[in-house]
Amino acid sequence: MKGSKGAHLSLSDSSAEEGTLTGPVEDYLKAIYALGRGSVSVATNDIAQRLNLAPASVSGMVRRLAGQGLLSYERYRGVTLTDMGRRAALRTLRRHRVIEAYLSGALNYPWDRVHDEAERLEHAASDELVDRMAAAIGEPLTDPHGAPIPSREGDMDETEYLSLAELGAGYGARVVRVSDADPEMLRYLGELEIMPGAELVVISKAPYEGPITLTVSGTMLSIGPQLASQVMVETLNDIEAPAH
Amino acid sequence: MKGSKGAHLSLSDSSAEEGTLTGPVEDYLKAIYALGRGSVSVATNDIAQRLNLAPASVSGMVRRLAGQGLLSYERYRGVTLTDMGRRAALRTLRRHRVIEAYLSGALNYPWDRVHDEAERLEHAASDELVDRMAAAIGEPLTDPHGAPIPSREGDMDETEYLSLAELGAGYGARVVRVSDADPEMLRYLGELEIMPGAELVVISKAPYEGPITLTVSGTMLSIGPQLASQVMVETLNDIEAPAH
DNA sequence: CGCGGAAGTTAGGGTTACCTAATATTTAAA
DNA sequence: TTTAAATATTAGGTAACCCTAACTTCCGCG
Repeated sequence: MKGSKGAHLSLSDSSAEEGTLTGPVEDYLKAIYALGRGSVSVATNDIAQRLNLAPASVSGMVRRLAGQGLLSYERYRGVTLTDMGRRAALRTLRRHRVIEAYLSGALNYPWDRVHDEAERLEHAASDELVDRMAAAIGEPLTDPHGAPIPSREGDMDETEYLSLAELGAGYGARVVRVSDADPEMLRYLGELEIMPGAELVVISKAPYEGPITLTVSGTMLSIGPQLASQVMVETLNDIEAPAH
Repeated sequence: MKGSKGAHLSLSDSSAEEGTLTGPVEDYLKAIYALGRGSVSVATNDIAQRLNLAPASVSGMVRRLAGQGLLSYERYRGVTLTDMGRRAALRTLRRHRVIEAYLSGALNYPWDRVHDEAERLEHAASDELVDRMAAAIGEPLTDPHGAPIPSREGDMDETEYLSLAELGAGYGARVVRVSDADPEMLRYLGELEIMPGAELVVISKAPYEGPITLTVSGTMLSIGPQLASQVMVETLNDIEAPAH
C-alpha cells in the first residue's frame, strides 16, 4: 500500500447551482478528476488526449466551465476542480460504477462490456435509479474491476495499491483492481482468472522487463510487465515469501 | 374491441443507414408514430405540441429527416413515416417500454415514475441491454401501463380497445391499458386499483358528462368521464349486464 | 540569456437543435 | 368567391460542442 486518503463532499442536491450538467460537461469533469486525483492541476492537453478531442476544443470548454464555477483556470496554467466541480465529478463516478456493478451483478453482463454501456447510461440515469440499483445488488463498495464506488455522500476510498509489476518474486497477493481501459485486455485477464479477489503468488520476474511468472488459483502462467502494471494488488502477509 | 392490425418491420440492424440517431430525432419519430398510428399523415403543429417545441422548429427538423429518408414530407401537407422511420420509431418504442417494464418489475419503481426515467434511458441503452432487461423479467408483452411492447423483430399488437367512458352501464370489463401521460393521474388510478388486469363492472353512468359509478375488486366508486376516457378496457362476456 | 520545440490559445468554421418574428399557404365561413 | 383565421414556413438568431489553422506563451537547454 503506497498511500491513503479520502474525499468527502456532499453529492446529493449540490447546493445552489442549476443542477443539470450536459453529458460532455460530465465527461470533462470526470476526466479532470481522474487525471488530477482530486486537486492536482491538470494540463488541458492531457484532458484532450483522454477525451479524444482536439486541444483547442478543451481550451474553449474549460473557459466555460470556469465561468460556471466548476473549476479554476488560468490561461496556460492548467485547471483544478473546485469543490463544486469535484462533487459533480464524484457524482458521475458513482453513477458510472454503480451502473457497472449492476449490469454485472444483476444482468450478467460480461465485465469487458460494462464500461461502454455505463459510459452512456451515466448521463441519463437519475439519482433514484442509481440508488435503487445499488440497493438491489447489496450496496457494493467497488465496481466489477475493483474500482471504489463513491458513497451517496461523496466519500470515496482513495487507497492506492501496488501493481503486480512492482511486486517482488516470492510474494503472495490478492488482486484488488484492474484497469478497465481496454475490453480486449479485460477478456484476457478474465481467461487467466486475474480479477478482483483472486489470490496469486509471484514465482519469478525475468530481468529487463521480462515476463513475470506467477500462480493464480493453482495454475502457473506468465504475463508481460506491461499487463502486470495494470493489475493492482494487496500483499498477503500469510503467504509471504515461499521457498522456490 | 374496435379494430385490429399489426405492424411488421425488421427492427434489428436496420439495413443500410448509419444507424445512430440522436435523442431528439428519436423523439420526433416516436411522436410522429404515436400521432399517425403508423402511416397516417401528421400535422407539424401536432408534433410541436406533443414535443413542446415551437412549430418553426418542427418545420426545420422535418425537412432534415425527410432528407435522411426517415419520413416523407410535402410543405404545408404534413409528414408520414417511411418504412425506415417507422422501424426506428418502433425500435425506440420497444426500448422505452421494455425499460419501463424492467424498472417496475425488477427495481420496484412505482408506475407513475417509470415513464420519465425511461424517456431518458431509451436514448442511451444499447439493444443488448434492452434485450437482457426483457429476458430478466420474462419477456413481457406490455409495459406497466398496459401498452404493448414491440418485438425485437418489429411486430406490435395494435389492437384498439374501448375506453371505460364508452362502456355501457351494466357491463363488466377488464382494464387492459391506461394512459401514461400524467403521473398524478396514474397515482390516483393506482389508489383506486384501476390498473391493467383489474376487473370492473359499470353500475351507472350519470347523463350530461356526469360521473360513472363502478365497482373495482369489490369496492364501489365514481369517476368523471374525462378520467374514464383514459382507461382502456376489454369487455367480459361472463359478467355481462347484471341486474341493478 | 535566448531560442526552438512543446504546450496552449485564439480565430474562424461547421453541425444540431432550438427560438422569435415575419411571411406564406390553406381552408373554412360568410 | 373572397377573406380572415388557422396552419405552416422562412428568416435570422443563439447556445453547446466540436474542428483545423494560425498564433502565442512557456520552459529547458546550450
